[in-house]
Amino acid sequence: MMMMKKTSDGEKMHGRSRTSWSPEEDQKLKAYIKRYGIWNWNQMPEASGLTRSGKSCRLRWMNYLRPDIKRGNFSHEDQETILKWHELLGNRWSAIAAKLPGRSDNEIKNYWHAHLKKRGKKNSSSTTFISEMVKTSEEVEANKNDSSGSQDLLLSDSPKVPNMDGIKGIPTSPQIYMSTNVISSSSSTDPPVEDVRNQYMIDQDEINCSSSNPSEIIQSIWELPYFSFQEIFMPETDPGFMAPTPARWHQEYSMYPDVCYDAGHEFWVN
DNA sequence: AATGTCCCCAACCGCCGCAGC
DNA sequence: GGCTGCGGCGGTTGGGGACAT
Repeated sequence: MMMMKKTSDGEKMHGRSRTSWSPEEDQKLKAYIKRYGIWNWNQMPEASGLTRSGKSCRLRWMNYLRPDIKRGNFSHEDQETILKWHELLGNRWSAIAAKLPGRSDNEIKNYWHAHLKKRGKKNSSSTTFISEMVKTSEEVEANKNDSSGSQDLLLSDSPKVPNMDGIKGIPTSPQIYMSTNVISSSSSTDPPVEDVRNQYMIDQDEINCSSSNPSEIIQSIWELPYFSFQEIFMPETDPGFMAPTPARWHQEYSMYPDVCYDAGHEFWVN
């Protein structure tokens, strides 16, 4: 078993190992994303002066640094939600995380293994929940022509609401479109947009389970809460980062006609 | 006080799907 | 259709705090 790590002079390492993120690294990453947004995880470490891999930066941001992340204990409701959705979805932690805004898949996965695993096995209350979910899914499914299974319906990666003119699956409601203008994201897979997508998909799931009226569904989507990154994309004093090149930004953001790159301020403006 | 053990959780790893070329 | 690069996901590892001996 692991012993307490000590330095050569016998002092404890104050919780910092070689691979742990230091406050300085966190600050660098946060400051960089705050200034330039998320444009390419692989190139971000070099541009921001970090010696981490892009994946590591992404993980750190997604699990720890992003402003909407919720820290601290899981509430009883959170625990029940995890238990129930785990019964239904299995180890699809990202899907379960989508049901708990502010919680990362990694955190939920850890919490499950640490606290809920045993409980989950003997949790009987979820049986009713699952029955209800499956039943509702089947009812919705019965209103559709295609024959995909209820699991597919619940976990679909593509929106099933008609007339969605969004960017790669994101509906262009005024709210969400505005947020994507602010978000400096290069593709549908970059976290900020993905967050919006996830938020959309979460509620899409819920909508699938709670309503079969298309107009109600669409109305609900437009009223979805969305996560705004505005606060972290405000310009700040230049910390000496390497900015993404305008050419690259032009290439990656030409899909957003209302957005342009302000070379003078190195920031996106409408 | 020193040593051993348990266990949480941050971080890593490898695989996969997707998009662009 | 194949290749490449990228991001996302789930499984696993190991650092280190808390507690026991």
